[in-house]
Amino acid sequence: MVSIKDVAKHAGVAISTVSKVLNDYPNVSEETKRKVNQAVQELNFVPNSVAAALSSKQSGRVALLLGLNTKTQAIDEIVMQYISGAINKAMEMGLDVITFFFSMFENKNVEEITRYLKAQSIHGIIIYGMSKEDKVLQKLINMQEFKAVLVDAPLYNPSTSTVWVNQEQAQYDVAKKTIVENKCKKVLYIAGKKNGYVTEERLKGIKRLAQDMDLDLMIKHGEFSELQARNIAFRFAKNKDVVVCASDLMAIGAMRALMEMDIFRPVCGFDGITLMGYAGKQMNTIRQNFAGVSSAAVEELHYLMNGGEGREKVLGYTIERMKYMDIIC
Amino acid sequence: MVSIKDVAKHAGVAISTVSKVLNDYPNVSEETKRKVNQAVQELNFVPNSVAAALSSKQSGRVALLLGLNTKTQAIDEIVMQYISGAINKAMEMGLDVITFFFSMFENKNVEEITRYLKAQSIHGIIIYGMSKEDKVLQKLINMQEFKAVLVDAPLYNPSTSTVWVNQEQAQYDVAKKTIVENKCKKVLYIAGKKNGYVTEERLKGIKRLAQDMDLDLMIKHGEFSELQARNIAFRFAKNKDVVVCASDLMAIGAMRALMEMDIFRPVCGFDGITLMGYAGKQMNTIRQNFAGVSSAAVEELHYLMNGGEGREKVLGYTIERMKYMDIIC
DNA sequence: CTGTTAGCGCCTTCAT
DNA sequence: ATGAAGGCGCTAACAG
Repeated sequence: MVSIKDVAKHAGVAISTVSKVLNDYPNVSEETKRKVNQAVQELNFVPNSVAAALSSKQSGRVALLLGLNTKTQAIDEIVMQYISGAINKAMEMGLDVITFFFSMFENKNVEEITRYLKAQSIHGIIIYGMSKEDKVLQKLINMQEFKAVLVDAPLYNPSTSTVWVNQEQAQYDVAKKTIVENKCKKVLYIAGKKNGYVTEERLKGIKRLAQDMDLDLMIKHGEFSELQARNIAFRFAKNKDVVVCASDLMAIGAMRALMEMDIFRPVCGFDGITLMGYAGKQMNTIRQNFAGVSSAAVEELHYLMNGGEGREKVLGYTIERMKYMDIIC
Repeated sequence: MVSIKDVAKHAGVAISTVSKVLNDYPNVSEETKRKVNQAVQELNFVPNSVAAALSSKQSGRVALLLGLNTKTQAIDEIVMQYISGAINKAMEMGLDVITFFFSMFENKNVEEITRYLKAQSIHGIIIYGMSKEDKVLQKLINMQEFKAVLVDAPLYNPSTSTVWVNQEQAQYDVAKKTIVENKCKKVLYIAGKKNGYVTEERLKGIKRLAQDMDLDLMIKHGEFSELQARNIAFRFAKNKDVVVCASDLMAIGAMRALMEMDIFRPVCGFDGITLMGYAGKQMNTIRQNFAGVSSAAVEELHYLMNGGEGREKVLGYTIERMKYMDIIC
């Protein structure tokens, strides 16, 4: 294995000099820079990131913490987009990423998690799918022992940033579109998981809309479950004239109930998952670019790890009308 | 950060002794073991895996290479199960895992990939979804620079193992069940991707069945695409009396075509994905335990990294009858 | 059975 | 602007 030592010898300079040009330190003449880079080329040198991590206290090792339910295929799609978006971007930026699931830390306290992460020389973390109930993670954030980026959770401090789309506005927009198109008044809103950050933001959105349009709004919690949404629709959709759901999966559940009851109500979803193609009905939904969000999160983490201050980053979204797929009906 | 040095001091022994008990070396008295372990407890010591990786040439850093199409939600489910199965098991066994996608290595040659992996102190890799066309990866395997486990690809050598379910037999069994139940004779078989290892094994299975039962067998390649399977079914299903598909997704495509043509033919799938619940019809399929396969792969890699010889591991599967879900029809 | 010592590959003061 | 030297935390001979 070719090491920095070989490069140094080959270029006729000291090891430390090589290290300096590798890490873009100042005070290196253009001439030596050139020599070193050439040696790197010729020897096909690839710096050993493990050694770098051990030596420096500010390495590029990053953890992905995934706290998303891996039970539903709809969500798998989202998680995969998060993962691949992050990993691709991280690789591009020369960061090492290690992936974890919340379940691994289930019975551990903050100190244990911190120790574990530190033992891995991890200096930055990206957290997906954190809810208000994840007290341990919140402590982790508050301790600021790591640079962190939260995806879809509105918490930030000097060493923590938040990256998310404006859920409130998105819910407002997609629901409004559906309601205006169909001239509705009585709304059944099937919300997500109680104590979920995203759920609450979306709730705010629909509430604001109800206010603005003077709607009759009924709110039920479907916990992001297709089945629960289905049951809710069974019980309450009949004397409403539109069903607004906080996720596509719940929208599917609601639609099924409506079909079984043999009544028509416009439904709108949220997420823009591929699975919607299987829903069998036309509906509006919010398309989020999950890979893009994840990629932005990595950039944000990089920014933090280089001395940036925690902040909030809001990304865009688009409203999409799913095509009518009556093939399966 | 508490290091091995602190533990040594606290326990009143040498650093190397601590290292020995940590790594289960022989020749350590029970007494000192006890002392060291106690010190570890009291100090909440967590060994730094990065330092270990740097120091030893046989560390526990492992790479997951994912070569699966991440475009279809059905496959996301499978990939997620692979990933979480592997990561969970790896954590349990004290291995560090780094996740990669084939796409990252697209325009790299074997040497570059090898260098990159080595620079990461990676000594073992698990490869998912490799096909016959992935020449570079095959070279990587043949060079035996890394201990490797291939999932669903029948290649092995002294430092490479294969873990997979018996695809040939599974295809045979599920097709037979469907055919016997419905007393069929003329079979339309929609195969997967050309040059895919799994595809070929399944093909062998259906061919053997055709032989054994004296069936009239037509084979078409659907490339694991729902749309292509749909088109194939449109063209050829009419004068067959059963459609056997090499994946659930294709089975859905075929079923849609049948419905649109308003004819009934029994269909059988392969994989056991959750999405089948949305298919709208009853069908037989093969349920594979992807997380289990992945977990087994990690164990196998561990075995290899500890001096084991490459071998083939065949896992089980079950035939499953998807429930009738006419809700959406 | 235990301790001493020399690295692993790189980063980072501190002199020069 | 450059180089020498001392670690980072751990492993692995080698003595004792």
